[in-house]
Amino acid sequence: MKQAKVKVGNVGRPAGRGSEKVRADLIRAARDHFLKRDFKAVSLREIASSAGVNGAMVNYYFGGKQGLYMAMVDELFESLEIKMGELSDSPEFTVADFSRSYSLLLAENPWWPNFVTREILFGEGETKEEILQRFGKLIAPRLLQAINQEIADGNYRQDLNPELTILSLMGMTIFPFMAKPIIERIFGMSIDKNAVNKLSAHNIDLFMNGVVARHQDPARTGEGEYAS
Amino acid sequence: MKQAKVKVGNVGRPAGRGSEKVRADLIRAARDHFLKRDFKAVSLREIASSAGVNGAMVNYYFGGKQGLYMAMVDELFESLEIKMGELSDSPEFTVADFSRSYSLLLAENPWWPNFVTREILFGEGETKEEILQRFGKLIAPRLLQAINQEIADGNYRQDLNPELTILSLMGMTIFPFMAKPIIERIFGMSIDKNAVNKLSAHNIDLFMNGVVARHQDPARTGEGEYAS
DNA sequence: AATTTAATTAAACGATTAATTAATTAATCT
DNA sequence: AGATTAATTAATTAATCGTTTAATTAAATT
Repeated sequence: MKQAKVKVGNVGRPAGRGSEKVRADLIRAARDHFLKRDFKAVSLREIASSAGVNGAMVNYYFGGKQGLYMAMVDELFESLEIKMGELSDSPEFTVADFSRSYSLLLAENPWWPNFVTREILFGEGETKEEILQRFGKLIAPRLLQAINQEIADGNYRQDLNPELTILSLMGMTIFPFMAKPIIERIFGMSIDKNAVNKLSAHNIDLFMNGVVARHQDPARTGEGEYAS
Repeated sequence: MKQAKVKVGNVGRPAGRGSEKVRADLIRAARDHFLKRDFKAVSLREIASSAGVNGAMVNYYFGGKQGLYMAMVDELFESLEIKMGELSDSPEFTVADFSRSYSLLLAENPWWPNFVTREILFGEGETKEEILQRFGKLIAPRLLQAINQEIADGNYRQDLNPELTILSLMGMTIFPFMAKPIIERIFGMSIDKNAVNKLSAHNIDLFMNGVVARHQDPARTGEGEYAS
């Protein structure tokens, strides 16, 4: 006599129309974990559990842990490349624009510098190479062009080394977000939206004028409305 | 009849006077590995093999992997605290001194920003807390005092926010070392001793005077001998 | 309606890990 | 000289990892 069929666990193809839900859930869960902890330190079972599916799904959809990681990286960069494009593709993109818009971008995506830092500093092989490539194309060329333009226009000093100047500007802009935990701890200063605006304005002002007191105050650059 | 005793492998206490060699070798090997790769990504066997001893020695001397790691951290900070003390404990320590001396310190200890970055950004628990504490006491207080002094002396603009100014200076100074691989790749610029001097001079100049062209060139600060 | 394909879980596999234990040898103490 | 202690390796253990396979269920196709 035929046994009555009873479902054993949640095994088997689920009911409902096919969707990309599991795939998307896995990428989201992967992002949640990978942006906080190291690749090796995150287990497949953790990710799968966060996504509410079985670990074998990672293999099914992405071919393995590495595949899932790369798929996540792809998504991250695509969304950022779109935003950076919107922010900086206008022809009259200035250096000050960079500081302002990039600060906002960082405030909205606080995981971004951590992620790039870890990947480039501690990553290995293919992943590191790809991220270096994409990150390199994302910002540096736009900035270099903008600075050369300012020098050519006579707005910036002629004796500036453009590459070193970019480095300084990027450092001023990005470092506070990388060092967020330090800053919050040591200065008791939280990096919220308000602080980001202040910091960005401060950076532009410092970058333009420096810290030295000038008693006749010549040729200020009209960023005064942002001054802290 | 008694068997003739033959040595089996290298088992047993080694000949020679007792020394701290194994302990020191383990810490050195641990540093070589841990500064390049994540805690989880480094195995005890790797470290022990580098040190030329059996993995069980880590347990014997340090009580485990974590113990070895903390012993290594302790050594690192002690050596750095001594150096930073030498560099900045003089009473006439200026902000420009900081940039120069810290750049040199970074050039001589290239692992330092990577290590602090990783620990503070991605570390957890005790280790992170201790490193935050020690790092916080190491630099920020000295710099804050120096900047307040410059403002009080009228050398720096009165409208500067000291905390934000420190952040900018630290960013300019430290970021290039953190982002070394990016920079070398994107700008084709290697960060050797010569480049460090140039960069440090550039940073001081930019920090002091800013980038804006000033046609009457007032009150330059005498850092000209370093200009690139 | 029967068959094939797609999507899912559970279970097991083989590799690797940190840690523990047992065996072994030299140094030191009595 | 004999006993004890210190230092070391080899072998074992228990946990965890990424991956693979088999079983199961629903959807799609014939």
